[in-house]
Parts: sequence; C-alpha cells; structure tokens
Amino acid sequence: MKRNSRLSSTLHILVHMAEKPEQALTSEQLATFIHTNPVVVRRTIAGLRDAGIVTSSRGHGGGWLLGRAPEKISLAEISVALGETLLPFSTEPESPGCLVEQAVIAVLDDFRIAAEKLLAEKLSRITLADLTADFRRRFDLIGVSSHAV
Amino acid sequence: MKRNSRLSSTLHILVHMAEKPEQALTSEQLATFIHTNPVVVRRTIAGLRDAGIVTSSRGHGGGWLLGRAPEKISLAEISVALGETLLPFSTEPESPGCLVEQAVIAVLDDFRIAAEKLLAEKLSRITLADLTADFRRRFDLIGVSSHAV
DNA sequence: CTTCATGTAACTTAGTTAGTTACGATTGGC
DNA sequence: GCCAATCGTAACTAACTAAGTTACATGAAG
Repeated sequence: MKRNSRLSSTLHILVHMAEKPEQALTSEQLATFIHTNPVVVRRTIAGLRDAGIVTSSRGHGGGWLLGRAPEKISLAEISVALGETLLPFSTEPESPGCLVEQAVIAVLDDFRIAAEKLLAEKLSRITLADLTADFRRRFDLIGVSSHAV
Repeated sequence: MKRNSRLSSTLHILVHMAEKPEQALTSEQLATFIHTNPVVVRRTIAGLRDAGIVTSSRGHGGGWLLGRAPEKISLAEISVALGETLLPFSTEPESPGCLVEQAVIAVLDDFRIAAEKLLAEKLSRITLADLTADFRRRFDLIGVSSHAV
C-alpha cells in the first residue's frame, strides 16, 4: 500500500466486500487485495466502522461486512471516515498580526471552503454501487474472475 | 515555514514584492517574512522564475522582482509553478490486471480530472492584485505598517 | 578586486505514515 | 471448558518526504 492511496485502497477493499455481501472477509483476506498486512487494514478502515459503513465481528467466522447497501455509501462519506483532506494546502497563520498574511489566508480560505464544498458534493454523488457496476461491466467484457497480482 | 504551506508562504512573499514594485528584495529579506532561510526561499520560488512570474538578479542591488503586473499573475499559475498538486490522492495502479482496481481507478480518475479542472478554473480567476487589494483594505482599516512577528 | 547577491549541490534533521510485532479480548466450535 | 480464529490496539521500526543548513561556485556593481 503506497502513500496517498488510502482512498483507492479502501475502495478496492469495499468493492470486494460488496461482491461478497453474505461472506465476512477477514483483515487477512482484505490485506492481500491491497498487498499489505492485516493490522494496516484494521487501522485504515477502523474509521469506516465508526461511521457505520462497515461492521466487524471477532472470533470464528468473524471479519468485515458492509454496514449498508452499496447504493447508500458515498465516496464523500468514505473520504471523511478515512480522515482524508480533500485539499493539500494549509492556511494556518505563522505570523499572527501580519496584515499581508491575513490577506493571503483570507483569500485562500475563501477558496478552500468553496472548493471543499464543491468536491464534497461531487464525491457524494458517487456511490460504492457505481464502482461495483463499473467492475461488473469490466468483468462481463473480459471474463476474468481471479484477483491478479 | 511549515509543511504544506508553500502556496501561502509564496503568496505572502509575492504580496510583499508587489508592494515594493521598484525595489528588488533579497532572498534574505523574503526569508524573514516567512520565518525561514534564504536558500529555502530561492529553492521554493525557483519555479516561479522559470515561469516568468518573478525575475532575479545577482550581485550588488540584486534580488527579486515581479515579472509582470500583479493583475496578470493568477494563483493557478503560481500553484503550477510551485509544482503543487491540487488534490492529495493518487490513482496509480498497484495490482495491474485486477479488474476491481481498474474500476476504482477509472472512477477516481474521472473525478480527479474533473475536480482539477474546476479548481484550476477557480484559481485562475484569483490574481495577485486581488491579494494586494485585500491587504490594502486591511492596512487602511487598521493602519499598521510594520511586519509583525 | 572586493562585496553582495543568486544558483545549486550535498548533507542533516524532523515529521509522517506504512509496516511489524506482540498481546489482550471476544467469539464459535468441539 | 478449552482451543483456535479473529479483531483491537499499543508500541516499536523503517522508509520516505520536505524543510533546514552548510558550502561554494557564479555573476554583477561599484
């Protein structure tokens, strides 16, 4: 699992879970999908459990299941649950009292707030169901079921 | 200079330069504005010079000047010249051949491309002149000229 | 020809995050 | 009741990134 790929890795995992809605998948299994180890998976998607996007159960036959239907899970929610920021730059003051900095931060903050709202809206219109539909289209076209390396 | 503040730090510097259009400012002077050292400043804004946003000259009386009028310098250009990415997540394949990953990346890439276009458009409508105007408004209101710590 | 400035390479330091190890807690099967 | 499977989580390590620093070569002005 590379850096900055938490969103795509998590989506990868969730699509696999959506494809096996009856079967709890273990962290171990999920980890193999994204080439990492079980602890990283648990840590990464812990926030999704808190948000009700997935559920986990311990012991024999335990593992992870979607918390609700894929149509009801938006990328916006997933992104928030992962604790991801939508924009990479900060606007925190470093020279309190400097009017130049205040002007820069004011303009940048206006932009940031508007931009985050826009992006969140766009992401809220994409659901996990859209991803599984895209996957199934590809699957029907190519007809390969195995998870490639 | 904190992490992820390259854009705001650079804007801070540029507004100061715009306020002294006749006077070349040294890396040393620019560095004090953003509490860092001259080498970091040169390295950070080297890309702006390549983009024609600023010019630099060496030797006695040398330093940095804006390359053109503040009205002609957009935040979009500055962001590109800094080599900043507008969105923080990657969509690089880690499991080539996996159809699930392909579906995830396809959807995410569509989003990323549309989002970057939107953000770039928004940023291209904000110019350095907007920032200096905001600064002057604050300055006129409060009437403090010194650069605070 | 000395001084002031940038340009840049090389190294150091600090911070972040993935990866790993370890172990406790919980669950189900026998 | 006991054992094995599984998650939850803390603590540590390793790898990577970016800022900070040092050093020195280059070039311009007087």
